[in-house]
Amino acid sequence: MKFSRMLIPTTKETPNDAVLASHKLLLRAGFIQFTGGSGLYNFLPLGKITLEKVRKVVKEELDKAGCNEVHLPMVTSLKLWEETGRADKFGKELLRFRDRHENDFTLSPTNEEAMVNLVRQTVKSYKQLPLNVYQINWKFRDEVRPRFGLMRGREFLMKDAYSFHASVEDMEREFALMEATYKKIFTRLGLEFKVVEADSGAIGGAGSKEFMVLADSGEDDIMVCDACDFAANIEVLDENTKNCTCGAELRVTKGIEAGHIFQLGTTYSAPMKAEFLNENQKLEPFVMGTYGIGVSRLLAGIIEQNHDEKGCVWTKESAPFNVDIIVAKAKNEAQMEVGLNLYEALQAKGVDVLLDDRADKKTGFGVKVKDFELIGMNYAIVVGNDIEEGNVELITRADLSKESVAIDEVVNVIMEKLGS
RNA sequence: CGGAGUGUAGCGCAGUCUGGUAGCGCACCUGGUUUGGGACCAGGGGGUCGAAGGUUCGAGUCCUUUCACUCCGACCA
Repeated sequence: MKFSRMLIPTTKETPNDAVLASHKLLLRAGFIQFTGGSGLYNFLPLGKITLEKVRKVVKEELDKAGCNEVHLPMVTSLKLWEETGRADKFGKELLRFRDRHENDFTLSPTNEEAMVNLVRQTVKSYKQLPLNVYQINWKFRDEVRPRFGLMRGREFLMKDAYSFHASVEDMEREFALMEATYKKIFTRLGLEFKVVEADSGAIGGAGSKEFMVLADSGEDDIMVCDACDFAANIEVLDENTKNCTCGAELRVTKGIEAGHIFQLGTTYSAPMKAEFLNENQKLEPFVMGTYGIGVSRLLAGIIEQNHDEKGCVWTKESAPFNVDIIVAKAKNEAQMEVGLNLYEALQAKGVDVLLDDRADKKTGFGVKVKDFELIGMNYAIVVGNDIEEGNVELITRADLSKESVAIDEVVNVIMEKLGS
């Protein structure tokens, strides 16, 4: 993409209402835009690209683990919610409305009922199990108090997966597989995180674990052990707990809940009469698990963990572009030609690259560098006066270090850095 | 849902106490000068001052009602 053709409204001023770094920076760098409705944001081009990148990582790892992607309507009939009693239990968080025939509907805040409905209509035998189906789709929760931008919006992108099994043992196997899969996803996204013991809350079920992105601004307090892997949400621990089961002292830290996996059992399948025939020709309710990842919340989490005073610092797999080619003087034909050549060469190698070709008189070199730092792409190649000596400057966003590299070598250098 | 704030140009704000022609910075448009770290000069466009009602010769400003948004708390897969 060329910067001159993209809608990237970066600003110098920080929006008054934003408190968190991720909220401020995503607004300032032009990833998202406030709509005027509480907890509702427009995703501008950069935000949309980043969201798709994170979604892709989630999808790839789930598909590798044998999950099936489907798509459910955002609108579900309230009748499904009444089958499990959650129409009442969820309360005002369900945004309800009626259609022209006076039927009740809700915007989906989660989809246990809808997915059980999908499976009970198609899966009738133990031979079809196990099955893990998921979607990555927009959810709506009429939160009491939306806040912090993408951290707690009313509309948000969530991956919700549901697994169906013939036995508790098999469900526990899948639960472990999902935990391992989530670790791969969070690791690929470059996040520092903890898997913690958690409360199952309104979803119900036996055991659950949360995936916490560690950040001082997190809304959850978690206890972690530095001696072993143990970690738990403070809400599940006895208030007197000060030491880990291994004996070491526990430390309190803050985390952003970006994923949550549950062992559900038959909490939903039993009341909804979602049953299959077992080997003994008897009907049994499916044993279920459910697994969520807040995809749009991850964008906020990545920035909470990776930013500095100049702007965002996206991780390799989350960055909207890996490389920003800054043509210092866009009206200089020789510079623009070198920039274009590098742009095409990197694209040919499959690198996501942005060419800052802006040539208007207000967009000088300083603006381009500031935008690079604010947006937080992984590397910038500055094409400037050095091309007369056959060189360009390579800037690494993470530490803002600069190095002079020969034009002929820079593509290889980038490939090496991105490969590591 | 309790508490505290804020609504004035696309964004950030002043003006409100003490009523009297709607302001500033950024952004935007035109021209010129600049050109490696968010340039400068000159000119220009853009507003039912959140909404409704009231007081007044006159309301952004005073009174009443209402709506929205933000922050703290409670709540929250």
